[in-house]
Amino acid sequence: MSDQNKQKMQNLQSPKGMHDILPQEQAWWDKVRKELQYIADHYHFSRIETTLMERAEVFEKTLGETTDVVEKQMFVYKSRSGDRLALRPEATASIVRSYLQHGLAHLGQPLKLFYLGPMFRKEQPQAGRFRQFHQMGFEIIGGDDEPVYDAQIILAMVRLLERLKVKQITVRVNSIGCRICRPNYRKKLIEYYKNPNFKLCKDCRRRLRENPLRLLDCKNPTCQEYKPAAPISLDSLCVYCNKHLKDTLEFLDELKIPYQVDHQLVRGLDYYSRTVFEIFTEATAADGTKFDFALGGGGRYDYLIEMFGGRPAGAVGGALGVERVLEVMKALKSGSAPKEKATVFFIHIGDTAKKKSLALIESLREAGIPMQESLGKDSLGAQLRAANKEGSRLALIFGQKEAFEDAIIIRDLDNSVQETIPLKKVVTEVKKRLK
RNA sequence: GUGCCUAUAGUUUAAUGGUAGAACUUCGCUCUGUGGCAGCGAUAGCAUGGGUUCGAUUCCCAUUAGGCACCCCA
Repeated sequence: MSDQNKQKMQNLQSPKGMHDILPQEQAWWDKVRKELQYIADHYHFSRIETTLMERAEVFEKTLGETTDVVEKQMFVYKSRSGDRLALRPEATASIVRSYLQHGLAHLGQPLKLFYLGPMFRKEQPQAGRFRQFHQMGFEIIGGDDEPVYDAQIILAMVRLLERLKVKQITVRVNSIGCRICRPNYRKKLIEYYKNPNFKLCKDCRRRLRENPLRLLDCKNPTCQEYKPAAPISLDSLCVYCNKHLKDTLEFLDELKIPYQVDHQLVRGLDYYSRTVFEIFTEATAADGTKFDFALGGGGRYDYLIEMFGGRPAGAVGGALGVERVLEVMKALKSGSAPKEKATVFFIHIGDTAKKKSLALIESLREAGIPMQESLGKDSLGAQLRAANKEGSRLALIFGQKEAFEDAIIIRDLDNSVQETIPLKKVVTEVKKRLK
């Protein structure tokens, strides 16, 4: 490779933290897409696909101006006319924007939606974390703030993971209260942590000002010492929020979904209220790997629609990180990549047969049979080798003699048994054998 | 954004201050009338830029990318 070409290749590398999904990977993704569609069909969620970019304000106003996601993780692009467009860091804000823009409330309330698509966050890549990654999620928008919807979202996500053979799923649930009781809790936390005897780390001193709920997340050993005695959200909840959480949990009990109430679970985005949850797996891979990232999370966002200027309405949703789920699936060697489709490999021998081959293959395809061929190779051995490599189940062998007799050889590649059949019967015979 | 580690064919890797050897893969041949095996052969590599040196893939620096952790999050 010339030096010039080397430089070209360097420029051609995919951006940091962004990865191609190569052909070898697609079987896994197909599996995920298939099971997502299955859940959507059976739980009656409709697919929505929103734009990859939004006006930056869509996220800034809803996720919270001081959240990390907005403050430093968004890819923002300034157009010449001065518009600021952001690659979406998550889907919920976009979906609510679309819901209001198109008046989707008319489709019925509440509206159950699902999606799968790429999201973008400018962070340092790490285990299970990328700059371009995929989320798949469910939203129930509009209607009342019924706890049964919270349970339905969690149910759909758990069932999806189960169908993907992710084992030992557990859900951590908490309520962060509503706009009435959350400020109380904030105040209590601040009072508690303002204790002059506490030696808080630098980050926590910042959190105290900007996002007190996050104080509970700190992993610094000194800060952790203060955590057990910290006020818990449950004690600050108003009567309504308390009942909401209790009702939600009761639905989970009835569904026998394993959960833990974690009163110190908080979430990073401003639009959440009441229910918040995260989904983990406690499974251990064959090599002993533990998965200590959340596979997904979500919560209720009853104020988000108002933030956009819509009429107040309840809403709840959740999302799973596709790459994280895939990592677990692969590590557990579970739900192995779906088998390749049974394929029929066409083999020609000799020029006369070859001339007729392409049209013959085409007629088979038209009859609904997925065909593979290697017409560029003339050696019979090479073609059989190719068929073997592709894992084809049947070979159709078409040579000089067969072309002359309007016949074709059908060969079972698993047991090497073959027979010659009239060309007319090839479609029915192939279909019969593929069953 | 911060810290630590890493970078040799498509992949996994070996060796070396005098420009690299293998395995797997790919392709071809043995093998236009029967594949999986085998044999033979071919293609393909020192991330980029700079420095030290007679000479750098090797030593040093920077950049880029990857890994891990923090931050945060799916």
